[in-house]
Amino acid sequence: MAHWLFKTEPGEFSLADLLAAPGRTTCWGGVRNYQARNFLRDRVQLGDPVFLYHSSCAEPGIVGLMKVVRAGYPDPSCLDPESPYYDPRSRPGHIRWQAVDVRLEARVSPPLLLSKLREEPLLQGFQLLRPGNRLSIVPVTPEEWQHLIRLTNLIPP
DNA sequence: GCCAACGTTGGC
DNA sequence: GCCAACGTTGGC
Repeated sequence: MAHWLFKTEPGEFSLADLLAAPGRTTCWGGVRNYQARNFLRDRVQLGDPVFLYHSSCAEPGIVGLMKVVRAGYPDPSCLDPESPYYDPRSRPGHIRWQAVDVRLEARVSPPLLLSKLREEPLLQGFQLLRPGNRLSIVPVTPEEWQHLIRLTNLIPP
């Protein structure tokens, strides 16, 4: 089992949107970066736990705990001309990008803010905190995960 | 709005 | 294959 952190801009898709989704489950698609795509295709497995992270907002931080309920599959938004994630280079049977399905398991309340994460000596190597980190699918080591879990207050969705 | 740190594109 | 120009991310 691997552990992950998925970033989203709350203006695009937020914890509130996931809470409102049927079964609190959503397709996690629209990832258009090859390294992140390879994680979704090769490394993210059914049952993996995932932190939900709000980025590019007033208070960036971890706001939820999710679980992978469907492993990698071709991202349907690639073929949808109406979607902002439409990929003109994809064709049926030749879809370039991957999606997974995730379900919200718990909220993190209060959110575990980025400013708090930066104060943690044990999270020195955490990829999320690296300057210039732009990956939206971030791997979390077991040690980092254990520490992060201790810093969260989880409440039912 | 600024800027650092990338990733991508495209000419050669 | 190289690399300059450009675009994007994301914190501040």
